[in-house]
Amino acid sequence: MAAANVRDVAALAGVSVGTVSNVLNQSKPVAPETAKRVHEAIDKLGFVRNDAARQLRVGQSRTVGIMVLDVSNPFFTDIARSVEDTLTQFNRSLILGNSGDLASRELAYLDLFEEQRVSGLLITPVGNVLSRLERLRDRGSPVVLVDRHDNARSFSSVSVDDQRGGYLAAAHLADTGRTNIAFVGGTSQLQQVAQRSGGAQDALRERGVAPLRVLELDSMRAEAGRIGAEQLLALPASSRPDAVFAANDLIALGVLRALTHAGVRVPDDIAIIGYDDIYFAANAAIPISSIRQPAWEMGRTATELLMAEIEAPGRGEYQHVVFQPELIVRDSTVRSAD
Amino acid sequence: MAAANVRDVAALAGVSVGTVSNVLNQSKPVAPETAKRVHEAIDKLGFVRNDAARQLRVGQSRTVGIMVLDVSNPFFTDIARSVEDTLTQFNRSLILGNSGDLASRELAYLDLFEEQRVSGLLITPVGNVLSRLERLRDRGSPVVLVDRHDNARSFSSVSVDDQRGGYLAAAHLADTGRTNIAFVGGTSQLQQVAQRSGGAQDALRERGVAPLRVLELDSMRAEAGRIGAEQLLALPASSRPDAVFAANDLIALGVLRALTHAGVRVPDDIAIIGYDDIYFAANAAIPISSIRQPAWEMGRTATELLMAEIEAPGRGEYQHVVFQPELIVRDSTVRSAD
DNA sequence: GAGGGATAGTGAATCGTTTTACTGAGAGTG
DNA sequence: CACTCTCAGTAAAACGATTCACTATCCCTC
Repeated sequence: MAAANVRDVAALAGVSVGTVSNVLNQSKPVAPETAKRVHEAIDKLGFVRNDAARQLRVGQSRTVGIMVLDVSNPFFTDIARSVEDTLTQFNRSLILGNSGDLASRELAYLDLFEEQRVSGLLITPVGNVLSRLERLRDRGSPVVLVDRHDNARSFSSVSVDDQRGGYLAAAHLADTGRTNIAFVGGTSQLQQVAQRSGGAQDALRERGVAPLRVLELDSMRAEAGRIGAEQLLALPASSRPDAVFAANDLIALGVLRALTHAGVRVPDDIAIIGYDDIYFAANAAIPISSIRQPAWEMGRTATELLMAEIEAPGRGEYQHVVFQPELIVRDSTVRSAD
Repeated sequence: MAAANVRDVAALAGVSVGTVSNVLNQSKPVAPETAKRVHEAIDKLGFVRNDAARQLRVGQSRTVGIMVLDVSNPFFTDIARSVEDTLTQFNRSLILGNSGDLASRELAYLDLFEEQRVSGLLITPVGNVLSRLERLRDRGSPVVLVDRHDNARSFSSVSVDDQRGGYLAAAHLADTGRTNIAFVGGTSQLQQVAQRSGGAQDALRERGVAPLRVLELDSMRAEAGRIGAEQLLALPASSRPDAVFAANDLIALGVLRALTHAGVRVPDDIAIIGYDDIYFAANAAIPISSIRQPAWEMGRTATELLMAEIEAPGRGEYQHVVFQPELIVRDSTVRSAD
């Protein structure tokens, strides 16, 4: 009844446990005839390797951890799928953690990853966890930051130039005649948010347009967009903005829904531009202009950087790949001549 | 340099390793004064429990596996988040696998879960894996089927009455005057797909409407919807359907996009109804009618069933919870008087 | 004051792999 | 022929936690 172990397999195949291990891991040559007997024994007993024992001996697991800000945001699931795809080429598997923007959850997952001795970690950090990540790295689990540039330069990172992305968004709004622009986003604690609004401010300053009115909310989900939109609608008509730059597309969708629900015409009364260029924003009630980020390439590149560190550890040389964002114009900012 | 282990902690605290373990797991009472010394030693050494060793000894991990059909489908990420939420109450964590509709990936993940000796598994199966699941169960990892009814009655399951859901969708289309209805879905190998189209056929037969024209595609994503729509558009005008029932909302979105792109008016020329009621379908260019499934409750219930089996194993009594779907009518099927 | 509980703590055995140092048996070489 | 070299395979020692059978106090009770 108890699950078979290597000893049982060895006994049935008439070899030693060491030989079974060699067959399993191809670590040393085994005569074809012997290997065949071992495989037959494995099949007969339904043997499945106990990964805990293996890990204990080897000191490291074969899984990589990834921690994302929000699994319900398609941008992050795209990254995760890309990572998963790339990892299968390296014959490793992925365990996904969802911090949901919460520092407490992030810490709980870091504990888990550390206890599991993951072979590496991809993370978009929320809280102040750099020292935790350094410990992880020093103990043999390399870390690569995703969608976040490492200023301290003690980790490799893959990011998008968020400053530039913010600049592109605001420049587009200003250049199409908008003069009173609101930024609706999550907390500026998030580097991405701070940089996007910062880049936008730059664009407006250059153009002599009034600075952004910044609405900070406590989440990056559609619901936050609804709340933000309602705050804007509560303003006196005279100071109501004529454009909204949302920190991501989910927020943009929430804003769009709340505004149209209140009878505001988009883009005529208020233009909306989002960030991430997710499929659903492109297919929203009014297709939303957005700043595209190359999720697929980011996932692949991050995984490759991580695997390089895993396979050749202790180099202490960290790479920083920065992708360029791209402005995608749709109906939500410009009356279409379509 | 090497990471500290219980022995180091014990030495520093001046106690035995057994006591350290008791502090860690609260398995036996420890004097407060002693516990304090142990905790100090843990902090000083930065000790983190090696989960592999723990698991090896205990024979089971504290993580639960979940295997979903498609992480980029919000319906499944909603379920996953709900499961994650519920599990934290039980102090366990979640490892998420994405089969992406592919039987080969599903098998690879099952291998992983089995090697890891997960304490339980939630799965929406793709391929023919029931015997694998039975083995998993017999070896101490209970399995609960999600979004799929177990006909063999050898697992607990949480599902939605897909037959009824299909019935509701088709009945709605027929009752609003549609007479030539196409079903655009993934492979009928998927139980959900087969039952949804089956239920729809029932509704049409009852009403004396022509049977569904079924388009089977190889995926359940938006791209499949686009392909399906193009096949419909290629039909002679005389036999072109006046309504589409999509197997899920992602497909419905793809269909909607392709149809409007081709100049077809929705719902005037062709009505569209989806399935799942995801947020993005409700906020699509034309808000899409859909069949709502209670993702959050499904995740919670499935987790509770699983935990019951984990905590009181070997009962051999399996429960089958079936939720009722709900028709949500939006603009894509009925001209709105709004 | 002997017996009987509690209460804290000990230390060796154990889980199932991988790995390392060895052992033989043939084969090739000077 | 003595020797080194491969090639296959063996047996035992790790890895680091948990647990189980004990021991040592201390306190209470009859």
